Amino acid sequence: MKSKRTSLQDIADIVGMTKMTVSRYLKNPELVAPSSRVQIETAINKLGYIPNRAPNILSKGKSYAIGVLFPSISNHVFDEVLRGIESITEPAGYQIMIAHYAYSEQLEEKRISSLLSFHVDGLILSESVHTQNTLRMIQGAGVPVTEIMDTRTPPIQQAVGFDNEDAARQMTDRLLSKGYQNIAYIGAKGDVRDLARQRGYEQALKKSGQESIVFRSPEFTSIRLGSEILDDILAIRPKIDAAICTNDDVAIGMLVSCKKKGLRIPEDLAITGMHGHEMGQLISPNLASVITPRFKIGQVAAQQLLLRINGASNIEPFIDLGFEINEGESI
Amino acid sequence: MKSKRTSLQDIADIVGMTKMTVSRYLKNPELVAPSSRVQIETAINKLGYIPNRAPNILSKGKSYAIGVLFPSISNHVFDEVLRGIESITEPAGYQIMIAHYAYSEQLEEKRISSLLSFHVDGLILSESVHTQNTLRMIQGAGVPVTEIMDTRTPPIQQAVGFDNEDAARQMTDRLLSKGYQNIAYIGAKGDVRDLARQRGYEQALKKSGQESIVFRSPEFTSIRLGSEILDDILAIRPKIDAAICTNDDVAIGMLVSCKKKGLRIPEDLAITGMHGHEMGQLISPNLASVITPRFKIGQVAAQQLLLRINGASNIEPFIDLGFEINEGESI
DNA sequence: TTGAAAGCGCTAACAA
DNA sequence: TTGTTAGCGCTTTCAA
Repeated sequence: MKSKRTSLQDIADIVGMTKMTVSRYLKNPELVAPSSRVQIETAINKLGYIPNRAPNILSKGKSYAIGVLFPSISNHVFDEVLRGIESITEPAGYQIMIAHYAYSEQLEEKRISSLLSFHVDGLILSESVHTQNTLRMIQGAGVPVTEIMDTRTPPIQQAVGFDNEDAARQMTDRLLSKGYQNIAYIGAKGDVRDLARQRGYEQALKKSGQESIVFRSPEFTSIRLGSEILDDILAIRPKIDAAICTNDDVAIGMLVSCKKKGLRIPEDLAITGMHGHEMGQLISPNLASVITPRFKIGQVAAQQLLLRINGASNIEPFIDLGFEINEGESI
Repeated sequence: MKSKRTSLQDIADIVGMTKMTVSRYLKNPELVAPSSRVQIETAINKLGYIPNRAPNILSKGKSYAIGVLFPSISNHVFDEVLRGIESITEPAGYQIMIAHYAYSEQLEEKRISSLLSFHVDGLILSESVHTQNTLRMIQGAGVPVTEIMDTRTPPIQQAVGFDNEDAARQMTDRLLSKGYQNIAYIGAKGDVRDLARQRGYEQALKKSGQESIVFRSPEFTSIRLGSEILDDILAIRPKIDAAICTNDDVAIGMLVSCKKKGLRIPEDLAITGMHGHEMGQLISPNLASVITPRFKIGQVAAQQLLLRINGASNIEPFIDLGFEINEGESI
């Protein structure tokens, strides 16, 4: 049970050759005598050899792994992004190492440090704000980095995403054009994207002459959060007739709460979300939402990163993949 | 920009010492002359040094990383499990490397091979069935493995979870005792746990003399799937009065569809889920579900694994952490 | 308080 | 067709 891991040498010893021949067999079997091949194959099958990447990482300085950081793995936004990333990395023979950091800059720093200590060849980050230390580490490691989701904040090297501010502005304009008079913005423990959305909302309202009404919870977004804050909001501002939620989870929570209270949507309260998740499209009424190109974001981010890992230097600093507005039935 | 990664030697060169002194400073600063410390510190801050784990992995055969495999990162079941795992690994100084395999044995094999090639010190797997190759690799690597969720299938070394068969049996018994007469089981692209649940359901029905009615979709579970299959099920078996769904996602989808169609829950159709997710407790009516100790499962799995990584040999092969039934309002 | 040497597992380059 | 050598970056051990 405690036997140590099989090495090339172990195999070589069994078949009476040097590890070099075994190594050759693994990479270019045709360079090894057919009779030897059989012996080596047999020995490997018996011992269960697993290649060890450490020596290669050490001598080539390349791991064929890329690090992917998500704020939270329970946030459905990132499922699709991950699928997009893998659609590129998998065929290219790159491993991805996923880590998450609960929206904390400090944890992000720790995770990045850890990923870099395993010598990842590149990083995909989901945040646009980082600690000083993080920036220094990335600099020191000399690896390419792509930041996703946000195309507003100046990136470390490159950003792939969409314009959160514009998305919220357009959604707010829709509500205004439909005649809503008291539109609130519902934020949560705010990352920069949430804040960008709030800005977009505020600008649209300002242009129309309406007063902005912002609620911001210190909690992470969740369906539960959305369902709990409805009462608070109505207590403070009973007259609001529309709520722009920072994302679909919060919006769905509010929507569920409204139904429980007997509020009609959108007659009594219009609700909008962000990202266009499955759940929002299944419930009734369908949730109005900004449909974001999450798969594409992952795909393009990975493509760009691989290009740069392989030496490309003509970096486009911002790649904006746009979004669509789905009015659903909730506005 | 393309400058290569900073090494201890780079720092040593700047301060005019050997890398050995720099290495000492990093591990035991008190062994280094105060004047040297300042110089080294300055150089490190300037260059952004990141320790390189590869040499240590190479010479010690230990990475202080453990591999965690989930079938899907969009399955909410595993959020809590992950938090449980991290509650143990984080303070113990172990890194976790997350990977997912879309419920495919082949992909699982690939992921395990990759994780092992990075020399992870142990593995937490979410599946109880594996390819021959997977078993051989794990054998060859000589790393401890803990399989989670299922305590029915004989584990490679150790299983931590709950009894899916018993959970479904107990839930079925509840429905029977409430007088339901046509209880169906709704499965999906079935892993062994899904199949274990079906067995539990069938046994309970058999004991009561009722006929079992099983629907099984070839798709992965999702809210959408649940919402789409309701019509099919009612078309084939219009008389069913209760549906035991393989998990909460499917159950929530069915529930949403029922509401759209104007079916009353539980009067026209009773619905039950599995795992007790947040969403099920927020919607109306509250979803009946088996509440599983997911955080605890992660915690115990990680504890056991670390113990074994550090040499413990008294392995309890099955650790059953139980479950609770929440009747909610949907039965 | 600092340094020198050796070695972890593998493969590129060269040799036989 | 197979073998030998050297070296990737770091730490352990021994020496100064």
